[in-house]
Amino acid sequence: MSQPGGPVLKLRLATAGGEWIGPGKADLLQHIAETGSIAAAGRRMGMSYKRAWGLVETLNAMFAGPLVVASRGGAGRGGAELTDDGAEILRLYRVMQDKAEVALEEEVLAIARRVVEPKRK
Amino acid sequence: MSQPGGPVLKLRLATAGGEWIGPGKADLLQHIAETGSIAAAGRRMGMSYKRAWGLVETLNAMFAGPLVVASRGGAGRGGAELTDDGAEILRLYRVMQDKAEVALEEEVLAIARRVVEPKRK
DNA sequence: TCCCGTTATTTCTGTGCGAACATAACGAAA
DNA sequence: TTTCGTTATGTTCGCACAGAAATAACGGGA
Repeated sequence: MSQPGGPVLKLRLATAGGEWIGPGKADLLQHIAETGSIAAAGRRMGMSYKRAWGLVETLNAMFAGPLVVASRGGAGRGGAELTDDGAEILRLYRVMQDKAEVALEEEVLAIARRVVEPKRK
Repeated sequence: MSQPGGPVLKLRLATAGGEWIGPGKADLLQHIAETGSIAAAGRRMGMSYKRAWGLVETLNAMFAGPLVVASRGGAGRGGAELTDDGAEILRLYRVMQDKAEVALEEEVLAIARRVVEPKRK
């Protein structure tokens, strides 16, 4: 458990097409996997359905195959889930996060030592 | 030499204060160190002086001490340079980049394999 | 047949951010 | 004193982007 106030390392993988996947889209994928719904995942993250849907559209366009498939209709049914590719991309991103946190710990701490801390009460 | 079109990994270190340092500010620091001028560094990066100056202001506010000191006046003289802290932060960021590239190579390649390539002629 | 929660899409609005422009202080050199 | 390139700061404008709201299609269940 690192101290809550410290700097946070964020990874972004930018493609030649000008798109990218970062913490936001990764979290969205995870919430879709957990809730089975684009709308519910968006609510969890405090974003509008339209924004969540747009991010999913971007993700699906970035990769050779869709990461999320959705189906309409049905009270209780109708929803979205990750494809195998989607689950794998999410998994790889989390692995990258974990590895980076370990490999770069020394430098992150060295920078953190010099960062001014936001006002302490 | 990785293939030119492949995804690029970008690191962003976000502080509790809502600020962050990423590829843009790191490059700006480097150009200031090389040119000795905020204005010249901004021109190199295709941004207005005001924007470059604003980024420098943000950087200086983020850390306990300024990363860039500037002096006015003088045709030929008058300019900016990195402080020891500034040089060290830049150095640490480049080390992070290098380490991340090595440590995450496997996952980056795995994701790259699934990324759709922008249209091929 | 009706209801409901979902996906999907359009339209409108505002607002935040950057670009562009303008201005001023500065200080060394000519 | 003038010139020149820099730092420093304010103002205005335009536009891309986000949010909100409305609408529609869908399909399972009651």
